[in-house]
Amino acid sequence: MEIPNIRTRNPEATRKAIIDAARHCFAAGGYEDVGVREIAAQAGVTAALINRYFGSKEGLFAEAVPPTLEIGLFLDGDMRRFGERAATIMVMKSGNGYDPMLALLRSMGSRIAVPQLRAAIDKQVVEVLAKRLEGPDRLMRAGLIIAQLTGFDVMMRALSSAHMAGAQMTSDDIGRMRDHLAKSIQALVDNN
Amino acid sequence: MEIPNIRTRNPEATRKAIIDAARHCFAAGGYEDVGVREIAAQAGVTAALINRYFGSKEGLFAEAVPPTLEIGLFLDGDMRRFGERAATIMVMKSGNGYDPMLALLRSMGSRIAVPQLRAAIDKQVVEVLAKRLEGPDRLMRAGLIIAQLTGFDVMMRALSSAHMAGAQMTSDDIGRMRDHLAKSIQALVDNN
DNA sequence: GATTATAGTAAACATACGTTTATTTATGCC
DNA sequence: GGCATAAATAAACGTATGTTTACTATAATC
Repeated sequence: MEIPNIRTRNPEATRKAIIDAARHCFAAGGYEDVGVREIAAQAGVTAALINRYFGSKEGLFAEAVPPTLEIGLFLDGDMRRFGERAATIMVMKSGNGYDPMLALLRSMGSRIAVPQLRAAIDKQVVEVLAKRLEGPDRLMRAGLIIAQLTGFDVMMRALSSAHMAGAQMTSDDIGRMRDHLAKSIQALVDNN
Repeated sequence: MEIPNIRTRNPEATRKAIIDAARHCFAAGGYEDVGVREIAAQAGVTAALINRYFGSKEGLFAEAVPPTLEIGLFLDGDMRRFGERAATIMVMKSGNGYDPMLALLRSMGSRIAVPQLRAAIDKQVVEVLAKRLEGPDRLMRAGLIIAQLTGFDVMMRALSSAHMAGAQMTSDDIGRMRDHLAKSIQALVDNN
């Protein structure tokens, strides 16, 4: 049996550990709210390594968050059932694991991070979704669909509104929430 | 002709000037991104006055932003045309003037500000809207409607996505965007 | 096994932060 | 008009920030 890799002098693993820690932290606190020492501590290294590997805090953010903004999972299937599929994914998202959309929302208050985030969501999310739509105003409608998903994450995860994420929500409630959301999303996909 | 009121020793006016400056700044930068000196400078005072009048930066935020989160304007009329009315308001919002929703979005990355914002949006927005809805799941559907409006502000104002807020958008484009948005919102109001 | 390159740390850096204290300046009252 | 009160400032406080420098320790090379 192999001895697990206790990271010693492994640049690649260190780099990955820093990026993973950054993603976790930026999903919890936003660009300006989390410090490099907090990220470094979570990665088990010193803060100086962030500058060694990524040049700056801004450089780390650019490598950690924007590249993960993507919508591939939502597009895997028939677009006539996009709303149902997207709504299911949205309500199923667990608190565990890194959520790029949450990281975006948390850093919307940073004048440094916003330009990076705008470029990423336009090119990697909206424009990719628009290609799967039919009819007029595809980019605009894609933007509105992403707006809908984004707004759901705002209420559900970033703010965790008591009326959507409260502990009193039953699985029946969640099922009905999914159906309401699906219907509203599909109205933008169908365009009729 | 009267000499304009160069504010000298007017506590009420000073307090108001600080709050106005804070609202403007927090709509542009988020709780952690804007410093008390920036707010004070915009109000034409020294940073120490913020502590004198509001105790702390957190106290100023609590007085400036959460109380302004309200939805009254959207509810003035027949709920069968809520979507149309809300969509019109959303696309018409000008860049000028203070927008409480934008301030909320910009401060979603602050672990200090989020609890205040959650309480305000639940009590002053979602629950107020829910009282005007009919049918089942009123609080939940109200939350989803607010999510939709919120998401629109994320894309349109906080990120200013090129596909929704770009300079190339014609007034015809904006009109069609309003119609798409109205339809998607009304689907949550009608619940059929 | 000594040497060289480099991953990693520790500590200092300069600056910015929110806040507090001491002081100045203007207003209202008798 | 002189005195008390309060508004506003100026400057310092302690701390936290992102970054840089100097140093240590590990791993590979010959």
